[in-house]
Amino acid sequence: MLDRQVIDSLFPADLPSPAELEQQYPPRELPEGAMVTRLGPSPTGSVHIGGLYVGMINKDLAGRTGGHYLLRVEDTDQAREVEGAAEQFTRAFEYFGVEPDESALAGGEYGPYFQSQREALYLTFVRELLREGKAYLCFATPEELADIRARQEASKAPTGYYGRWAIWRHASDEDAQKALDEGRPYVVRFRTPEDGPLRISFEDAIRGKLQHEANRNDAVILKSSASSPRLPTYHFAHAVDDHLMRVTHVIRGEEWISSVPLHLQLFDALGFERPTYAHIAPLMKMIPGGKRKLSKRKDPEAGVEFYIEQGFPAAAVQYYLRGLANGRLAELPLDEALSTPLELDQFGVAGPLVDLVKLEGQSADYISTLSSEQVYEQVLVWAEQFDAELAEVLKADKDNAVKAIGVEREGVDNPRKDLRKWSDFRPQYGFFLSALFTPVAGPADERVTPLNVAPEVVSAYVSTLVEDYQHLDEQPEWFNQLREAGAKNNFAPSPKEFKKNPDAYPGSIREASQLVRVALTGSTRSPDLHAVAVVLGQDEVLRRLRALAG
RNA sequence: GCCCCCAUCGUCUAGUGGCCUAGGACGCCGCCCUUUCAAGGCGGUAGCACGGGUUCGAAUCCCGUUGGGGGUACCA
Repeated sequence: MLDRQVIDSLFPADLPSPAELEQQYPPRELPEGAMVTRLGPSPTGSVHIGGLYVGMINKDLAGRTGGHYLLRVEDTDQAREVEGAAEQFTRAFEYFGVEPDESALAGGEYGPYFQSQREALYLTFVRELLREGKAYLCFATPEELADIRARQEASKAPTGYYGRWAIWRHASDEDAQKALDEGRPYVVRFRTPEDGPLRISFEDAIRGKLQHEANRNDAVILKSSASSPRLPTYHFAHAVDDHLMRVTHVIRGEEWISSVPLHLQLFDALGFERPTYAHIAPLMKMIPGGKRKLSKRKDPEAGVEFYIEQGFPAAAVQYYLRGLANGRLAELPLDEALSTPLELDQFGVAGPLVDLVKLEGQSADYISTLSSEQVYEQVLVWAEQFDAELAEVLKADKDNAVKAIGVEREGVDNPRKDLRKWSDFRPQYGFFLSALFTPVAGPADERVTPLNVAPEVVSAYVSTLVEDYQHLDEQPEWFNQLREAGAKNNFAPSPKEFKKNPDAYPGSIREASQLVRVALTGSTRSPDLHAVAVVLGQDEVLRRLRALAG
């Protein structure tokens, strides 16, 4: 083992001691049973929906137990870091209502909340392990490591830095000193306990008892001395940070299960109390013939931006995600589902599929419970970011927009569910706003021709209708005008009549109504025609009808 | 290669040895209502991955196989 002086000379002289850190970050004073949880996103790109999922879970558990949920940016891999990613996290988490209680932005007593700013903390404990002989310097070059790996693969031995392959684990002080004198860069490796068990078992709060082969790899805990700042690997940062931040529950993705044996060794070597672990099943995607993990590279719906750009309300996404976490919540009404606490032992262990059809359905249900005014406000917020033209129109014509949204929404038992997300507004409701609507260009318009009514009949029918058009308040009377105009132009009074004798009529009241619908809305699908006409107003109704007459 | 996690209708799931002829929700399909769509009403489709055990009895426990996912980095 290297002399203490040699070891200390590798570190800044003003490093705090572990005892000082213990004092600086004392155990939290929280109610009994309070969970302190965290999310550790790494700023290597946009937030993955899985990150939001795990964050939501962490926040929920902490919040309802009177604990704290903190966000710690895990930026120890500076090579992969993406500019502005951390800011993007903040916006995304804010949108979905999973703001942390503690973070660089929100503040907190247990920071800093960027790992890149915690260098001194890590170095303190690295130095401590070195002094105790629980870690050592490793001067192996990338080439040597690659060579070791190649030989292990060739001989079918498990790959890794262990046993006889761990050349610097057993190196003499003289050799280490010599390498140091030569100025060779080094990493610090954890010295795996020699007398540990071959297998270990631990308790996972979701999965129960888990068994695993013990770790025997001398993992790197501090990255190359050639870089600055000197940053730890994830594993070491996890131990130091979650201890110092007094995290009680480490709730993270399933991909970390294999690392738990190492993490446990690290906590033990550092003399830290072990946290409770809970490993969440990964979100999957349906592909032909099976499912696979949602991939940020391949799947647009893997990134949270997708949901923001499409305009899914945060509450709907929360609702959906909570349903994936605890399946029973998916059958509860939204309000109840959002306020029912998540329970770790009710989490599914198999990776659920992200089903956009279901999300859209739940989202439509949610939006249908909103008032016209609320929908208007939220569509506007969305449009201001993603559809500038729509935003302008909405602001210029607010009264009409709100009235339009209110059609078959206000004062009815079953509000329409035609808005699944804010980006649906333009295709579903755009026709209400004259600025967004292009009247049909006569009977030959491509929106009209699929109705299969002869152009001259179309013109004649619409002309009849326009002639004595009355902008009546009562739906039945108003609709009667369409019937009467139809009768005058030989349309069958009912689809059944028409079906019985198709050659006798140009169509039925159904086709006649559809002509009016297309004229007024540009589409064969719309809310109740009379309600549409009322919002449009007499002048606009006539203008659009005349456009169809050609 | 080695290690680990997982496996009930298309999806989310209920199910912890007899209450299971496997229940619900969503989706899908059909019908009804109807001027379209939505909504609503009614009905329907569809599942314990496979093979061995254990047991009087297995979706449920054990072993194996298959399949999917993950780990095996100075990525997180």
